[in-house]
Amino acid sequence: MDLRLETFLPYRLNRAAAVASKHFSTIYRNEFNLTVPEWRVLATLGPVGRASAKEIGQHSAMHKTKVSRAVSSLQQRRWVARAQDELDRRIEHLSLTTSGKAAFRRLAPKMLAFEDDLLARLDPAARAELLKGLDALERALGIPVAAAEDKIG
Amino acid sequence: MDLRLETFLPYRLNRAAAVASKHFSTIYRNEFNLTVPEWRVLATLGPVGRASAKEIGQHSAMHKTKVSRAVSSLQQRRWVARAQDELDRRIEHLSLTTSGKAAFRRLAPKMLAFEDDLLARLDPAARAELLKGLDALERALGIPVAAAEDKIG
DNA sequence: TTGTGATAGTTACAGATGTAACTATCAAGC
DNA sequence: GCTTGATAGTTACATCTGTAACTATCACAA
Repeated sequence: MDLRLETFLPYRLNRAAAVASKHFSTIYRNEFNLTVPEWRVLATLGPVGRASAKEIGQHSAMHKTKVSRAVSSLQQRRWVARAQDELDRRIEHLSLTTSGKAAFRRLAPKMLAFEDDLLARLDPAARAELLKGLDALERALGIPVAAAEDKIG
Repeated sequence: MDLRLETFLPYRLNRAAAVASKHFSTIYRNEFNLTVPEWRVLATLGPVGRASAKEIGQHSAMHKTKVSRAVSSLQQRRWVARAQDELDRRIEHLSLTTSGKAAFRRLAPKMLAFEDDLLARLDPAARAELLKGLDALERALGIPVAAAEDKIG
């Protein structure tokens, strides 16, 4: 009966994720008053250029209602534009507007710098272990791993 | 400008934590219809025996209102008992009742078995890397590490 | 062409959450 | 004894979230 929360894997993951997320979200909340789902939509559309709401949901692991709300809020900001698919009018192709792209370009380096700062606090060996361990964990959890998804669709 | 969500650490942590949490919570939800905060209170009180609401919050990284609600719901179930501190009447010492302990004893082995199953899907090297990487990450994030907290207070 | 089932996306509703304000208690200084 | 400020815990309120139901569209077959 030696279940202690501090050594229990799912709890440790949740706690680390919550603390990290809190730090990182400070950046885009202070800068642009973005919520987590909004930032994720931005960070998904930024690199890939164009995607449907469903694709964003799959790619960012968000529920479709979350995506829907984040998208319409970003659309009101004029950061995201909708374009109906010619052949299938159920589908809306989403993309960043000029100001959306500008916001992403301003945010991305700060986010990456913050990530570097965090990783720099681990010694190189631990850093490599963490990343390799995460790779393996993602596979064990059935999460599609980065290498497998060069394209979003 | 190569920020991709799939390789961005805080996002990966959040996604892995969410997927793992979803799997694990199925157990205590199916068995006892427990919520995540309720399970955490149970899993905190189980090993340590007795703690205040504040201590539970610090130990399990939950907001005090979350703890408050989880505790009162567990109290209604008669799984948690309150006892006022003799000297400081603001403090309530919480502990598991007999049925609370029984529930924890029934749940803990299943949770640990599920954790073993997950870790068994990683090869031994990756498993060690993940755990060591997590240790280092927790230190980098300023999270108190397991070894440092034999006692809860 | 018309019906059946599936899919993309939105919305109503109920439950969960955090912020801020609240009660009650304590400690320290005067 | 009183104030003042801090602390443990609860609660009101506004916000966020997921489930389920909804609209609109499509594919396919009879």
